[in-house]
Amino acid sequence: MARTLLERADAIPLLGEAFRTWGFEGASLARITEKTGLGKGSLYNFFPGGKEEMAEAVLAEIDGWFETHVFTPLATAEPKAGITGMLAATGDYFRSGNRICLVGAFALDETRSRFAIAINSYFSRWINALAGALERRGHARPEATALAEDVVLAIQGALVLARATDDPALFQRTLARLAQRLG
Amino acid sequence: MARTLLERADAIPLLGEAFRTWGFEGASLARITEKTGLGKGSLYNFFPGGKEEMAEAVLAEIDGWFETHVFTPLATAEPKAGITGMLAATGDYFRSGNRICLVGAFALDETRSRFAIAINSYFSRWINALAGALERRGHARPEATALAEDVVLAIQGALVLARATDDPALFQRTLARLAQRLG
DNA sequence: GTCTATAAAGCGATAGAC
DNA sequence: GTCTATCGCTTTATAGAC
Repeated sequence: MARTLLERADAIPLLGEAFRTWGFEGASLARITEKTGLGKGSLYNFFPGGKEEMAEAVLAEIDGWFETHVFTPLATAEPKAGITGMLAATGDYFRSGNRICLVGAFALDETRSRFAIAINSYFSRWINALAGALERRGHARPEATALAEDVVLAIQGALVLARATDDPALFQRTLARLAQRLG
Repeated sequence: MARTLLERADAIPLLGEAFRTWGFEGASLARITEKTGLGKGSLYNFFPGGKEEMAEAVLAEIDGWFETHVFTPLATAEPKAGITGMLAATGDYFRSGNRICLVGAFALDETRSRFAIAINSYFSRWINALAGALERRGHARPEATALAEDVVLAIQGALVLARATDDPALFQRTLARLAQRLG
């Protein structure tokens, strides 16, 4: 069934890379074409809504990945395993600190207004899923929520600092510290 | 001596607002003109190097502000006062969570390559100044460095999450938690 | 389904009048 | 020092050939 060189689904991770590299505004169709190998014809065939639809598809795929590998395990697995799995999945997804969080990046400037619901939902569900697991581990409600917030923001902050100081190891150190704190 | 409606120095905070709102790529000269009230003639008179020089001026001003209000107090004041002052200054500067960190935002995409030295220096000096104060408070070297990293990344992460979830109070809660942790 | 050509608008930057 | 007009280029998006 592979009628095209690249299926729509195959293009989405490459689109994500383009947006991560250049930001939403900076990711021009020329750069997207270069990164994906898809001409404008193919791109508009797959994503009639243009750049905005491409970014929506990327955010939806990210959301799905975290739903599968992070949020659902946190909600359904044994809490300790869910939390350990979250840290491992997070380390993998962000390439041990070599990859930024696109959702966080989109949140910082006016790009946020285009995707506000997806952005808010991603972080809210992450924090809530983690807080739930912490409650099931015996933390009282307010402390569980506070700790969950603290963990998710530490991951985001570590990604910012790792990139800013060109030191991916800072992200890995942070994950290790979080593992201790949650252990 | 106020020969122009707006001096170069007065324009810089407005330029910072424009870059914070739209990002470096998204901040077009049209939007910058709108935000500052300065026409292209005045902008290129003040900043012959164009947008890049405008952003450099903004980063330099941010750097100077933190040098004065955060890094120097951390290095020279009594450690406890320096740390308390840092948290208060940080809360003020980031408007209690209503303002993002432009340096962190620039770090995330390819904008970083234009300003890599300024970005790296800002965060490195912040972490080092804080680690120094913590050492003088009695923390052993490695723990002081780890804690300083943890605090600065928590501030960055809180700014990302506060904006992503449209909840500035999250930033304020984080500062309060850091105050306890450092108290 | 993918290509090239093209449209219309916007971009950063410059020139020259005032 | 600030304005308007304009340059040359890039942008997103579309149209039409294949």
